[in-house]
Amino acid sequence: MGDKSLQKRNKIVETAREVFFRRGYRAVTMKDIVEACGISRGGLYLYFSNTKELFEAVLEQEHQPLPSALDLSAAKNANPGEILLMYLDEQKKEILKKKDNLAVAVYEYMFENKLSEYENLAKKGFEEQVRALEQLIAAGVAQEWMICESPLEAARNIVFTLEGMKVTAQTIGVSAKALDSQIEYIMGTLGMVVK
Amino acid sequence: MGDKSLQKRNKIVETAREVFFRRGYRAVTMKDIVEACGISRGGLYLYFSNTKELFEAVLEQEHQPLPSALDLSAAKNANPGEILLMYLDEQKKEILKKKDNLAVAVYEYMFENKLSEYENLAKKGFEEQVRALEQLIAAGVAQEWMICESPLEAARNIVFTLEGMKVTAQTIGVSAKALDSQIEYIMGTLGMVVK
Amino acid sequence: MGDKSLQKRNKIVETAREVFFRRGYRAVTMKDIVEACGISRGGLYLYFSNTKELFEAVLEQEHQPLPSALDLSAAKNANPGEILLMYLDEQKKEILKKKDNLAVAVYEYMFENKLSEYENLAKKGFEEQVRALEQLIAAGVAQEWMICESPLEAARNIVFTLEGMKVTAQTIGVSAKALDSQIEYIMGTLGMVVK
Amino acid sequence: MGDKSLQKRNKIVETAREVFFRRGYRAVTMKDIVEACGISRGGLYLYFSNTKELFEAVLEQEHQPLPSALDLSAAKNANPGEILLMYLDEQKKEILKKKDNLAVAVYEYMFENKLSEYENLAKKGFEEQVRALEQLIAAGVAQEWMICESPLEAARNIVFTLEGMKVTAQTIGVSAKALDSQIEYIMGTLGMVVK
DNA sequence: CATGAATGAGAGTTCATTCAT
DNA sequence: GATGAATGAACTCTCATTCAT
Repeated sequence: MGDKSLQKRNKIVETAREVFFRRGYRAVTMKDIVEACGISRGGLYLYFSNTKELFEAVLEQEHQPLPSALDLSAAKNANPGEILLMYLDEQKKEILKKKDNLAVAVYEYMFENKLSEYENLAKKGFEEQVRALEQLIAAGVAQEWMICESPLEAARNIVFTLEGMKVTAQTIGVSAKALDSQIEYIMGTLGMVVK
Repeated sequence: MGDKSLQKRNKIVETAREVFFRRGYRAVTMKDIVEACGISRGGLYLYFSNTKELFEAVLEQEHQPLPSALDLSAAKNANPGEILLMYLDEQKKEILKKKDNLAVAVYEYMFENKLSEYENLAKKGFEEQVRALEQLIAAGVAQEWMICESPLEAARNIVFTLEGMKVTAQTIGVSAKALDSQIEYIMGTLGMVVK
Repeated sequence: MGDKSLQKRNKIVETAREVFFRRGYRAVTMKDIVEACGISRGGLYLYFSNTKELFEAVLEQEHQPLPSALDLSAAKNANPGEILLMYLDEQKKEILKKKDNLAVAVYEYMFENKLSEYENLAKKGFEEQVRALEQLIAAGVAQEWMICESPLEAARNIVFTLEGMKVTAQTIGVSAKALDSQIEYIMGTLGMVVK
Repeated sequence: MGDKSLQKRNKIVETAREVFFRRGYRAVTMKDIVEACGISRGGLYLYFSNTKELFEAVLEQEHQPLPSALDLSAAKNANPGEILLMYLDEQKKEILKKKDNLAVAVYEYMFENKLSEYENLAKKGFEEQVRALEQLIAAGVAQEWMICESPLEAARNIVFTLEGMKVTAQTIGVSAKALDSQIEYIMGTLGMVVK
């Protein structure tokens, strides 16, 4: 694929993201994309054969830069509690940000493609998140900042809670205040106090 | 509507439930229902005008019997900790049961109808669940079975966690073991030990 | 058909008239009639098999009392000019009356059933109208109230003009004033002056 | 729209004209057009969204060439009486010509779309026709070929009469002879004699 | 007679997908 | 590569008509 082609492909993916964000996954048609992109019907097919392919391309592009606060754990000389707090705060922002509404499309996609590669990707993502949190909490315990008998389950609990918040935000909604209280509570269960 | 009509309506709703369970919400067409029910095209329209109406009828039927363990709190002379455990166990079973896969359809429905009456229903359900758990935990604390500074946030945390488990079960899956460990962890955060 | 049946039939026809008046002929469905009458689907079919039959029944009922001013020519001792004027005035009112909007349905019916009995009925009606007017004008000429070389063509001209007004009223509309001026003009062509 | 598209569009309009001519306006379905044109279902929708749009396209095409004898009034050195006669003759031919049966569809369309733009178009057409005739008659009077006190009403009368003839032709029918006699009569009312 | 549930044909409409240019 | 006209399958929805009760 030439340079120009790649550029066009990227433009399609970006526009498609916008569409998926607005309409979810299942409701989007190739026609929608064509119209949003202002390209020809046949033109789109040169790059993507269906909305699934397109959405997967969107997800790929999406996942490129995912620099979570967790990755920075080593680089900074903050203590584990502070890092955790930063991470939860970052997640809170994601949940509240309208941008994350691609979440709806992602859910729909995952519901429809239960056995897809994306599932595995998501699974891996889930597990990595758990592992990172587990290590963080373990470190926190070792350094006596935190109290926790089972860092693994605590980590899983945080991930489940975040997932629950995310989906609740997309359906019945959540307030920033509710999220703040939850963060405080989670910190509390680990024996930490949010100032 | 005569008795027979009502019977037929119920049969349609039941069959529709099956279809929504298998295919989710968005993918289902009136034609699918017609074929699944073995009735005529026009026949279905006598009862429901579109899949939204049908799905709402399914939800209504669904919500009729919601005998959660929480309702039984007063009737039994079990202690709060035991009641909570029973409740979490019941939820675990729901999550693992294939039957609950209607969850996917419910999510899709909620994503599509963000401002529907169902949203309010769901909101109310969420809040009721939180309130019931809060009271349970408060009682547990009062009776010195549990340790918890903020029963409200603890209750919310449990509901978010359950929601997170539910959606995770529908996407990347969860094992019974993972759920058990989480239950144990949650009990632990409240100062209780699962035997 | 029993007395009660006849009563019901009449009620259907009356209601149907209302419907045809509102919607024209072609747009009306059996369902419309059923709903307007508040009877059962099968019930309607007991009396009429389709909208054509129904509309013909409406027309029949409609034509029962058609006491035009022309019929009264003998009974009154008015002069022919006055009678003509009365007739034209009556027609004017018919044209302006919303009630006559059944005209649209009649046109549609006639367009669709070019060779129907109604056509002959209408033809007869047309010719009778022409004949009556012709005699009236001839009498007017004989009594030296009017000037006209060809009473037959004058009569036909009036009927065509009225028909033209009627259809114009149903499409682009006509004002009462325009009709008045035309009446005056027609009288003028017959050598008469409208005071 | 490319050249070829335009060609196809024109072909559709022409075929549609044929269909409307045969079946009127209301009875025509998109399917009828599709079948008459021998194109695909979706293909037709590329050009027209419904029969109303299609019919309006037919009308537009229809109105392109409307070279009435009246327009030629200046160009020819015929006298007003001769021009009027030519015009009425032309109208007679239109009325008798099968081609003008699109009249039925036009009436149906106007009945259904009482307040449409076409109404205004038709209204304008009506008024233009009246004005042209009025000027012609006024000229005839000025040049002492005709006798008429109110050229405006005379003009309106002619238009109403023609409209009446047109609709009568479409319903109960008119003979060429009847039309001829009427023309002669109309000329007579203006003080002219048809040789 | 009367009812109204049920049927199924058919109209309208939208899109994924192809293909000649 | 790119275009967009064209196709046809699939879906929604409405009614005329029948028929068991």
